[in-house]
Amino acid sequence: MKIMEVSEQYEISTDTLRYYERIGLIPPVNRNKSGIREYAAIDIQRIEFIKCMRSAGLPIEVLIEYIGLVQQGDQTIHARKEILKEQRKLLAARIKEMQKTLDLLDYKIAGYENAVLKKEKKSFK
Amino acid sequence: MKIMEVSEQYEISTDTLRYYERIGLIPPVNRNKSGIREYAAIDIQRIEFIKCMRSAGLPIEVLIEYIGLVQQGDQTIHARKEILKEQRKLLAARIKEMQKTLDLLDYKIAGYENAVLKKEKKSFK
DNA sequence: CCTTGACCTGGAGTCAACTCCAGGTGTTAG
DNA sequence: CTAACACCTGGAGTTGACTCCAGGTCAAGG
Repeated sequence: MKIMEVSEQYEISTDTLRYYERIGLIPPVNRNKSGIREYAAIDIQRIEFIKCMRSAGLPIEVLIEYIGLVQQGDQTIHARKEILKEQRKLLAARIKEMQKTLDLLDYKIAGYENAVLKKEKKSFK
Repeated sequence: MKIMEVSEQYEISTDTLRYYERIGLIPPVNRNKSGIREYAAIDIQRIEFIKCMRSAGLPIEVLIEYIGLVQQGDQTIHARKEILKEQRKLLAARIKEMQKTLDLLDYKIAGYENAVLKKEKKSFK
């Protein structure tokens, strides 16, 4: 798969894909004889993972660290688990915050529905 | 309430509080005779609201627009409701994404627990 | 052969949201 | 009276995560 196809399939710009590779978030993708990236299954897997994590706001730096540990093999399993657990905790907290905000929004929206109703009633008086 | 107290109570830096005022997110706070901000109940209410919305990632620009409409009085109720509904929709979508990521993290963490168990078993062979 | 189009690189630019700073003022404690 | 402090302002700097660009390579079609 060439970079453009990956970009379209996962809705990540080609610039961003190359950027991820530059900063070491994705290990170097293999190239064909003329230097063009050929994304293999393993690269796609990584991209899917990164897309998911990034969409939830996990920082790139943490992901770089995690993926670095993955590359280093089995002796890093414990450290990797700790990173994921930490991020899971932070993410759960953020979701809770957002849920609270969602509730407040619903409350306010309901208030406005009400205000509109009252206004309409008044105009019928 | 002076700026420092507000800052401590709501965990927002004094710089950020002044910044919010500068960009028009908070309407100008009244000052005492020597030019120092004296936050009134209404200001505090606004800050609480903003803190909640910002913690969920609502963009400052949208909040400025919303608060501007609030200042303009009742004829903007419909527009305000629409803004909140739009933001509610976006927020719900983000929460859903994050929930998916949370599930994936749980799945991966469980995988690592497993890996550790296997390793321990092996070492007892 | 030459143009077109997808790809390449390194580096600079952008954006949102702060955060920091220098230089200055007013109030209070010793 | 003066030193320490919390406050003020306008403007510059920072951070994270892209995004854009100039200038160049290469393969394929007309």
